Amino acid sequence: MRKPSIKDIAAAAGVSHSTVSRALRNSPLLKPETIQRIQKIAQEKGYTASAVARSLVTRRTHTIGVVVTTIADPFVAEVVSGIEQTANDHGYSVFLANSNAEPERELKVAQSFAERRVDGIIVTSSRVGALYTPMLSSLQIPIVLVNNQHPGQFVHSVMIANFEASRDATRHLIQLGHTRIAYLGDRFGYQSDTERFAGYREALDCAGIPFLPELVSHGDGKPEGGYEAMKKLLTLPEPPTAVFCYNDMSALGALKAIREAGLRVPRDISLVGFDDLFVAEYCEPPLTTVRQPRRHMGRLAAEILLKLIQGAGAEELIRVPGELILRESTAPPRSPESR
Amino acid sequence: MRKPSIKDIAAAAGVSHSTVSRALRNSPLLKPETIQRIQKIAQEKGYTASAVARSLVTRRTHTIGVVVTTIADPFVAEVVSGIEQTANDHGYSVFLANSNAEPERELKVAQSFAERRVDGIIVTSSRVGALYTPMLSSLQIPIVLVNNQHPGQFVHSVMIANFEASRDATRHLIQLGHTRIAYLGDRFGYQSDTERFAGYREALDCAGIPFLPELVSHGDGKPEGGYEAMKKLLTLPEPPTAVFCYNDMSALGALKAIREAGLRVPRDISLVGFDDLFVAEYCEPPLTTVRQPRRHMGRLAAEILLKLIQGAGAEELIRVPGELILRESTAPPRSPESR
DNA sequence: ACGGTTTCCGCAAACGTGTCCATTATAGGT
DNA sequence: ACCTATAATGGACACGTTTGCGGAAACCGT
Repeated sequence: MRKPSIKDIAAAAGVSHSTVSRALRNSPLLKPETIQRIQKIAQEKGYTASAVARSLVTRRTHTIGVVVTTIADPFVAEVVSGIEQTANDHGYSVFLANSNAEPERELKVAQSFAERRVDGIIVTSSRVGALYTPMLSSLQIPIVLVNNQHPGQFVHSVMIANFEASRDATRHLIQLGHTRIAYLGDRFGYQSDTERFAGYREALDCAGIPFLPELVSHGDGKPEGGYEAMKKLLTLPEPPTAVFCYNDMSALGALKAIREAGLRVPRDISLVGFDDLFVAEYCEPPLTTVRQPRRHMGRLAAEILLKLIQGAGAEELIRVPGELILRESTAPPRSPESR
Repeated sequence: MRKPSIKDIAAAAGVSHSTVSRALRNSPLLKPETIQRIQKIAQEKGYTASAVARSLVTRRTHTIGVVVTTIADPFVAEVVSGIEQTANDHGYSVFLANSNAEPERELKVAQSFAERRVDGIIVTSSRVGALYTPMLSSLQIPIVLVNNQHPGQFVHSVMIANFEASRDATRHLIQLGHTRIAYLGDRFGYQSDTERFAGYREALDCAGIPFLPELVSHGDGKPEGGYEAMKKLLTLPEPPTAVFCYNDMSALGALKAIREAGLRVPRDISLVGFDDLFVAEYCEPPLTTVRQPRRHMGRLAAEILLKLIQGAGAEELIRVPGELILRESTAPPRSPESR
């Protein structure tokens, strides 16, 4: 049989459905004893309000749409975890949608979110395509981006402070005595890569170390790409003594390449990653890396979005500082005097 | 200004709103040219149907609720990815909710799903508490469990074939020549642990290897616990020459403990994990492990749920076979003749 | 030309809730 | 006792859609 509606319990209580509606929302217009009585009946009948009917009249669904390239990315998953947590704390539910970076699917997602009348949208670290962005912004719905990969198309976003973090990471290598420091980047030209590369350059410049283009190699942000890129660096007549990687995934691949070349980390080559994924702590050797406060970033994004939904203003861009986590993949170069 | 409704475009087209409704659903009751005309107008006005209004009358929300302990678990994330994919392919959206295994939050989630009138629910590998299950089942909504940790409370579930998989994994160690094989389990008494342990026992029995209780140690399913459990095994007067771990996370901790003891994998001790998480491939040495087709399991769960929603019957329990992935953490024991 | 189909479309009710406005009961003041 | 201010409740409409039913127009066969 049907779930009981407000009318059913109105009949049972011998009042009008408006009264029931008010009672359930603890309206001060009602006599406290009436409220008590009605709520008790509702309880007994196992009444649960219909969010869909409510949304229809209030024009608020109390849902937010979260679109990610794939939730099976540890970075993304934790961000989403943070988002979901604060959303839930504020009575919002989240729709999760994977785009898989497929234009066709992205369209479907946008369409779906529009139809479901989500109150806001969060896009995390996705390679939002040109096709995608106008689609989303035409929805007239607040949008917040996390680690946006393309610069400046949306107003609100939270990002890691790439520049400062990678500058510090590179500086760490310099302080250890390294001068031949390579940058193992990402070839897709993301904003994060650009910024991290800039931080690397900055640290070099500050230390008066000349930048050598041959010490830059590009992977695909995944172990496979990092592996290939590292192999390239190893073929140099004078390979680097330290490598700063765009992310941990790349570093993992690099690690493999180094091992296969019969060299050891950090004895022969120091390695620094970025992200502080779970693996960083448990690979061999444990990886020195830049931690991104992923969950916190998710929370921030959700908070901003909720503010926007309330109609309040919010920060346009929040830069979250990264944290350099020192582990065992970095050490002074083997023989600094040999150069 | 407001989003255009069916009435707005009815006015623009000079027809009734019912006609518009039918036109948008390509009803055969309408003249094709009328349909064309109306759809064109709808297009121009940027009309998108309101799923919430539709749900109110059709009594179907085309949403499913997915509850997980935490999405920041690589296993869970991939299952969810599979769920989301097939759900989306069938026009369903997914609500994602983390329970964090907190009873309070679990209640909120169940409440939320009930209010939102989800058409079905999937619970993945969560430690569904006693508090939780009646709450969910009282919703009178189809439920499917993935890797259910408690036996037999719900009707429909998809699980990995723990018994067969761990029997095969253990058999692999036996075939390499090991006889002192330890089981590094999970102390929380989950069904998966019980089943995997049973598979381990079975392989031993079949090979005529006596079961030694001192070769069983329990972790917490995470690296920390695996680390401790392995240390305990290493203190034995005669440590095992091979260890079958409840999961990859535990194996990672065990690996660390073995390294710290100055031993090497697989030279001194062979190690087998379970799950085939991403790290298994990229740790040192790469881990021999049992692969769970996580995404596929998610897809299966979604398919079953959709069938149930359609009112069709569905398999009560699907057992998905695991696959033993041979990498470099297993080898023959160092000196089989020394025993 | 006429009754009977068929085709096409509008009317109205329904889904479950929120809320403005009107109405009635209660209390408060003289 | 009467008028008024206040408290408590009900009536009615709205939100945006789907859908059964009935009516009008067009078509068909004789």
